[in-house]
Amino acid sequence: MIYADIIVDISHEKVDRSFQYKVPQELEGNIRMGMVVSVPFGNGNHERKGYVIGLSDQAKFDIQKMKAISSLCSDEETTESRLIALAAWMKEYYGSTMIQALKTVLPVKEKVKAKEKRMICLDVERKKAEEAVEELEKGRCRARARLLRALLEQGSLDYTAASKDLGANASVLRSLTEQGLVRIEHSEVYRMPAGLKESAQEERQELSPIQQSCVEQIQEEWKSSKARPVLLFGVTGSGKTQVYMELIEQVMAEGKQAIVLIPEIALTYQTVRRFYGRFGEKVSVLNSRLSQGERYDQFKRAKRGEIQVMVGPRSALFTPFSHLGLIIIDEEHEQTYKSENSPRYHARETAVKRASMEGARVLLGSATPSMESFSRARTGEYALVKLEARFGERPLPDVSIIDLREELKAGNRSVLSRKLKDSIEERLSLGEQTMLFLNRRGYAGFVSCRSCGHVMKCPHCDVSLSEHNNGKLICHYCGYEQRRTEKCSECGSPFIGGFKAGTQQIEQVLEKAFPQARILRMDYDTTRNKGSYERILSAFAENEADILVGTQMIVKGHDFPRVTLVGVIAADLSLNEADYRCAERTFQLLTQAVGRSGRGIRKGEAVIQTYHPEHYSIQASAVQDYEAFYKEEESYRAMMDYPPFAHMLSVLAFGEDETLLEQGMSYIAKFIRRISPGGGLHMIGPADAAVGKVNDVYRKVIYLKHKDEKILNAIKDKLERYIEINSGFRKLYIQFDFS
DNA sequence: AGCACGCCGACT
DNA sequence: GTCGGCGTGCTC
Repeated sequence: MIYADIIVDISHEKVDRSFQYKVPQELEGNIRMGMVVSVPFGNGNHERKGYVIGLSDQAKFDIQKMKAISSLCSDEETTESRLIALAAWMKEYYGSTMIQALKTVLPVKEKVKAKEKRMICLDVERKKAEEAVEELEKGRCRARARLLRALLEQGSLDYTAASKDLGANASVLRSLTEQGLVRIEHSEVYRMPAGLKESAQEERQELSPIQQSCVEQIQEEWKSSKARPVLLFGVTGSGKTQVYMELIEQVMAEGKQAIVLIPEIALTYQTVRRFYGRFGEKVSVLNSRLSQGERYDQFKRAKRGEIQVMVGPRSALFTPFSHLGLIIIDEEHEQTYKSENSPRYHARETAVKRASMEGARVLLGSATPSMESFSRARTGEYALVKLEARFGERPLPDVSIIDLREELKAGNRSVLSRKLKDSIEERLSLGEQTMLFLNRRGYAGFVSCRSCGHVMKCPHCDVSLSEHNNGKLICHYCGYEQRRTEKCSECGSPFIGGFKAGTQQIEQVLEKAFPQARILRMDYDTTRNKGSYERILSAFAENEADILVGTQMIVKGHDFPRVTLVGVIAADLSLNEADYRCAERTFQLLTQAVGRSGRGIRKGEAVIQTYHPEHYSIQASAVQDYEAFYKEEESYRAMMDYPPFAHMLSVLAFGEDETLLEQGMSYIAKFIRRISPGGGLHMIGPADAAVGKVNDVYRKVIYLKHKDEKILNAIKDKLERYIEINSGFRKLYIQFDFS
C-alpha cells in the first residue's frame, strides 16, 4: 500500500500541513510528487484540490480513518510539479511552512478568483433593514444585528474584513441571505493590458572580440554534462547585457526558454525596452506595478508557450516555463534577491536549485560580485568568466577621498567639503552635470530635542520618526503620522530640530550655495507617486537640471553621459550599519556611484567624503579594484566566522506580548544549547532585532553560527518540531533565516 | 474554508 | 427541559 502526503489547497494557516491519504491501486503507477489531485476533506468530505508533496509506504495515521485520493487532475502536471518539488526544497532548506513555500512558487493561481472581492451588501430598503435590526436585537441575534447595523452605516462591507472584525460567521451570513436581507456581490476582476508594445527595434549589435570570447568561454563550460553556474565578472559599462542577449538567443534557438532576473530598481523603461527591441513579442516583463491578475496572465502565457523570455525581479524566477534553458541573474550581489518574507529564500541559490532540477544553466553577472559568489568561483563551485575592458575603453574617473575630520579642523562645518564645492562650481560653469549621492537607506532625518537629546519615536515601532517637508513626522515602518510637536514631550523644551543629513537638507544647502543651479531631488518622498521615478530620471537625462541629489536609487541602471562629477556625501552612513555585510555594501555602492561619472566623452571625476578615509572598502572602490577589496574582506570574514566561511541561521520571533516573547526565546536558547552536538556552534542572543518593534509587535532574534550548514539545518528541524509541540509558542510567530 | 460540537441564555 | 445562536476546534 502506498500513502501520499497531501497539502490541501485552502488558503488558511490552520490547514497548513500535510494530510496523509491512501493511494488507490489503480493510481499507484501514475502518481508522482508534485501532482495535483482531488481529495475528500473535512467533515463534509468536500472534494478539494491538493498537492502531492511526498509518497511513502508508511502510514503515519490511523489507516481505518484514512481517506483515499479520489482522482488525479493531471492536465497541467509537469511544469507545476517541478515547481512544487522546488517548493518542497525551499521549505526544507529555508525552514518555512509548505503552504508559504507553495504560495511563493505557484503565484496566485485561482487565488485570483478567491481574491476577487466578495462584498456584503444590503438587499432591502433601509427602512426594512432598520426594522430587521430592531427585531434581531429583540430576539437575541446579536451577531446578525451587529452586521446589519454596520451595513446600514457603511453601505457595503468587505467579506473577509467583516468576518474578522464583526465575527460574521458563515452561518450568520447564510441565515441573513436566506432571509433576503443581504446579498453577497462578487465584484469583477479587471485586468489592464500590459502596454509596452511600441518597441524601437534594437538592431543586433556585433559583439566586441572580448564579449565574443566571453560568450565562447561560457558555452564551453555549459557543454559539459556537469555544467557549473557561471559568474560573469564584468565592470560597469562593459556590456554584460549584450552577452546575456547573445546567450538567450542561442537558448531560444534550441527551443528552450530563459528567465532574466533584474533588481527591481533597475527595471526601468530603458532596460525593458532593450529586451523588447531585441526579442519582440517573445518577451514578457514582470514588475511590481502589475496587478495580481496581470502577473497571473503573464505566467499563463509562459505556460502556454506564448513567450520565451521572462524579465523580472526575484519572483520571476518561478515563471512556469516547460523547457527552461537558462536563468540569468543580473547584478547578482543585490540585496533584493533575498526575500524578506518566509521562506526567506535567496534567488541565487534557488535559481541554481531550479536549474539543476530542470537541466538549465545559470549565469550570474556583476561588477562587484557578492562575497558568496566570488568565493564559490574561487573554490571552483562556480565557473568564473571575466569581461574586463570597459566598453569603448573609457578611462576611469579621477577619485579624491576627502577626510571630513580635516574639513572640520579647517573650520568647514558644511556638509559639502571645499573640494566638492569647488568641483560642483566647475561643472556648473562648464555646463556639465553632477550627481550627489547619499547612501542612507532613503529616509529623511530624525527629529530630536536640542536640550535633552530625546529622539521622537513611533509609538508602535522601535524606530525614530522622519521629518517631512509638510511638517509631519512619519514612521516609515507602519505609516504612523503625527504633527511636528512644538515642545519636547520629555523635557518641554521648545528647541526641537531635525538631524541635518537627509536629501532635503542637502538640497537646501545646495540651493543656498549655488542659487543659479537647477537641482533635482530623488528619494523616498519624491518618488512615491507612480511614474515619478522615471520622470525625475528622464528630466535629468534631458539636461533639465544641473545637479541630481538622491539616495541609492540614483546610482542604479541609468546612464547619464553628461555627468562628469559624482559626489558621495558621507560614505560612512552605510559603513556604520549594524550588519556584517556593511563593508561589502559600502564597497558596492561606492563602486557603482564612482562608475556613474564620465560615461560620456569627457573624463569623469568623483569625490568621496568620509570619516574613515583609510577603510579598505573606500580605498578599493576609489580605484575600482574588486579583488583588493575581496582579499581584505575575505580575511575579515574568515577571522570572524562570518559567511561565506561559516553559515548563519537567525531565529526570528515575533509576538505582541513582550514577556511571553522573552520567555519563549530563552526556552529556545536553552533548547538549542541542549541539542547542539559538541563544539563549533556559536550562539548570539536572544536579543532585540534590529528594529525591536513594528506595529506593536515585538521582535527578537537569536543568531547561530556554524561551519557546517547541515548542523544548522538539523537544529532548525528540531526547533520546528519543538515549537509545534509546545503550546507556549502558539502566540509567537517564528521565522528562520539562513545566510 | 466549512462543518460539528458544545455552551449559553430565553421560552414552552 | 429544549431550542436556536454563536464561539471553538478539527479536518488524513
